Amino acid sequence: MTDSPRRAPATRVGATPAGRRQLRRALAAAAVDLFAANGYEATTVDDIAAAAGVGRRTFFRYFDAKDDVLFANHDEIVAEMEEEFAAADPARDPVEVACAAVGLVLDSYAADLDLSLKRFALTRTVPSLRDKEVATVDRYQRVLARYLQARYEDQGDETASLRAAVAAAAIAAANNHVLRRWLRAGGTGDIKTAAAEAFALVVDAFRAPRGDEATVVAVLTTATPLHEVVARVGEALRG
Amino acid sequence: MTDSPRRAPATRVGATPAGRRQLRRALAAAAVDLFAANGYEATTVDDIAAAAGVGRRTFFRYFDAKDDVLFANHDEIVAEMEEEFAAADPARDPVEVACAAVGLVLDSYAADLDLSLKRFALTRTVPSLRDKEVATVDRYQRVLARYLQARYEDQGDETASLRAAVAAAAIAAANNHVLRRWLRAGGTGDIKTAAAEAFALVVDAFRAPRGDEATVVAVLTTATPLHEVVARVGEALRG
DNA sequence: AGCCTAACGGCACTCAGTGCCGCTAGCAAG
DNA sequence: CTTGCTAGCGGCACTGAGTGCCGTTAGGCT
Repeated sequence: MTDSPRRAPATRVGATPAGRRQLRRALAAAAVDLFAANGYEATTVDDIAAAAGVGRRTFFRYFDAKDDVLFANHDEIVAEMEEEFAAADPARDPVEVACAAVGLVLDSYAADLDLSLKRFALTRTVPSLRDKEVATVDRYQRVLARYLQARYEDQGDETASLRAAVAAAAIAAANNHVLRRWLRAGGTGDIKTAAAEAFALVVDAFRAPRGDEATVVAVLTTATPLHEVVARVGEALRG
Repeated sequence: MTDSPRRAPATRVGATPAGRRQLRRALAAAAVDLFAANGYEATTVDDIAAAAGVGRRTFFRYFDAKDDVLFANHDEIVAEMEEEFAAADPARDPVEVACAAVGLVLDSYAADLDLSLKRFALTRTVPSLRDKEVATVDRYQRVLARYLQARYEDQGDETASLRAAVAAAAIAAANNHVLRRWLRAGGTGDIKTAAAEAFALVVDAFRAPRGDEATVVAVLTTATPLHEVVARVGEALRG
């Protein structure tokens, strides 16, 4: 270590909204690198701030807590999900819409694989970070549940609240399962197809009743390909 | 405030295992009362320890963290669930067994209603405690998933891991939904019946495939009479 | 009585998180 | 160019959670 000046920016980077996002990303990147290199607990907020060339106090202007820096993009994902729901065709099956919305989470993980893998390694090792991730998942699970409840209530479902909560939990669980499997494999393989198969299981289980009193029974072997399953169920629903 | 001696126990309460449990309960009770009276953040660990007549350092010998004191009995519940699974009849439907096991959570909430209501009020208002509760739920959800996965693998299910995770999430969500509704009503009403109804929805959705190679997917309205369901399913199975 | 162990209390320390204040870069109006 | 004005930053000081260490003491055992 030479005596470091470490005061980089000639122009104030956080002065403009674009600069704010830039510094936010820089802080997050610095934090992840330090966590991966030295461990989470061993890395202090001072270290992160110094690595990003800012003061410790500034870090807390960009993140409420040390562990928030690992889930920096989560708020944006939730916002995108809300938009997706607002723009969704009301005629579509609510569970399918919800599954499509959580696909945004998959996209965001795939968009920054390096971050995703490092974060995955951390959440598996550090208990407090695992809890934080669980809480993060719970947040968008609640968004799912709120959407589903509204749709079920539109359909006159008496148990809309319960069904929505259960379906949202199932969707989130399926999503997490696919995500973890994919991350364990180092981010290789077709995550979209895997997700579609997992969601099919949930969709089949929680498809909302069509019309008022329709009863649909479909019989399938386990070997039935997915598209066949969907086709058969849809066929049965119509007939 | 008079000059308080506040050193109560003539006999060392924590010296014996029975005494340890006693002090643990005393600390938890003191903490909950203080949280309810003054708020969670406003209550320091010093306050809790002083109220229980012990030193601050002792508190951390009984609980790893301040928020752990609110979920003191959680470990015991998880242990009971594991026992329940170990003793369960393998012939029973795994999802039903799992639902019965989470019933233990309901029991523990009903067993100490005062604690449950105060904790509920806290988890609704304090974000960090809500996250802590979510993490707590996730822990027994994992226990459920592990049991279900083993049972599904016994049945030769290829997607045992996924199905187990999804079913566990659904069961936990149903349980939480019933629990929260009950707590919101102040702990009045028949929680067991409500839970049974909620679990019925999950069991219907995730019933394991009967027989060897037949998978039956049924989508039904809640209003469908049972004999009709049976007839339709049998009909579908035959042809 | 004398030891041995387990639990407690207190002290000191690190670090997360917060409030406060002074500073400065940039912008706008004169 | 100068004079405010504002937004963001750095630093300081403080609280409180959580931890390591050590001296002390109660209770059991021989």
